[in-house]
Amino acid sequence: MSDLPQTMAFAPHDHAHCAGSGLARAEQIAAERGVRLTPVRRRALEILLEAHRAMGAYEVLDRLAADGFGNQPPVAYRALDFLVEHGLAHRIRRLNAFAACTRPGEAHSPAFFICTGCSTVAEAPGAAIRAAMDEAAAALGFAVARTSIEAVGTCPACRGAAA
Amino acid sequence: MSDLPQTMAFAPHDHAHCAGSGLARAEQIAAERGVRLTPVRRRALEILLEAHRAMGAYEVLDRLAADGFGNQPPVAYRALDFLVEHGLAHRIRRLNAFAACTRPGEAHSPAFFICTGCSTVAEAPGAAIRAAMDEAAAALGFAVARTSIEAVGTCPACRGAAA
DNA sequence: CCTTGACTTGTTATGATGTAACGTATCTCT
DNA sequence: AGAGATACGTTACATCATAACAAGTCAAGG
Repeated sequence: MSDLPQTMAFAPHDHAHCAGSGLARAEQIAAERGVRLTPVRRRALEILLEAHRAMGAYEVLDRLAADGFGNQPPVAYRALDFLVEHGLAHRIRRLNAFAACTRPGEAHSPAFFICTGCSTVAEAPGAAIRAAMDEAAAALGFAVARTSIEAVGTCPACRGAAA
Repeated sequence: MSDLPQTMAFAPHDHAHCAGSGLARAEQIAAERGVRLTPVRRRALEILLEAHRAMGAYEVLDRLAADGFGNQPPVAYRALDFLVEHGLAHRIRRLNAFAACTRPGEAHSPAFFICTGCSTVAEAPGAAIRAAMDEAAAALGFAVARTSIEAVGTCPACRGAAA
């Protein structure tokens, strides 16, 4: 299987801000929805935010276990599924991995760009892409619930390096 | 894991035509590219075309084995990877499944619409969606090589049934 | 022809990813 | 405090995928 990504963006940015505001947003969203951001769930989100890259479920599990939570797969999958369901994290299917959402709360159909050179993943707003999908769906009479929009290719840095 | 799809389109169509022309196109494409459509590869494509739905690799493997080919996973994965590489089949990541391409040879970034009600999958042209993705990628300086564009939702028939 | 090198196939073995099911604990509401 | 819903931890297993190696096949040049 391919290597997991190094970061969640191609450009430098205020990483500490991501993690801090991400957790705060999560608390807020959980409260709004009347769901519980329990310790495992909260810690799973922290792990994703701190790593700031896509992580496999078993990798998250290892860290949860190290923090005293259960060490069996369902522990990680349940926490991650919760995060995905509430828009706090995304599942990146080409990588069999999960990543904290960079825009929690905002309704969005994110697009992921995965570099085959350095394994970096970027999450980009996919509103325009989603609109195009909805149009194609409408032609079929299909009602879209959720989307997986992913691309593999070469990031700016790796394009430069290859030249 | 979810059930595998029942068909590859929401609407009735000339199924025999799909299978027949699919194989013919495959021969042609293999010749053009100077690659070999060997017996296993050809049979794997036939299996996908005949089934006319997305199939797991192990399901394809079972049928290959029944026809006297090897019965170990790499046999199926190699044949399927070949088909995907040459645009004769697609991999549908949300389903961990493969399906014969409905438009072999035409350059396209197909979009897949997966019904959660009846497990049917439709392949639709994704040119407009791909264009939107390329635009988003350009903003990041990212060069797109391949895309995975998939949506889950409800097909026309299941929408009607639910009402 | 017949060798040589690239490609293809089959096999063994193992790794990686994901779930079902069940019992216990915890929370919330009344 | 009791009842029902939710969440957690565990065992066990199902499913999906690949690495590595040996043996067979093919096409092209000597």
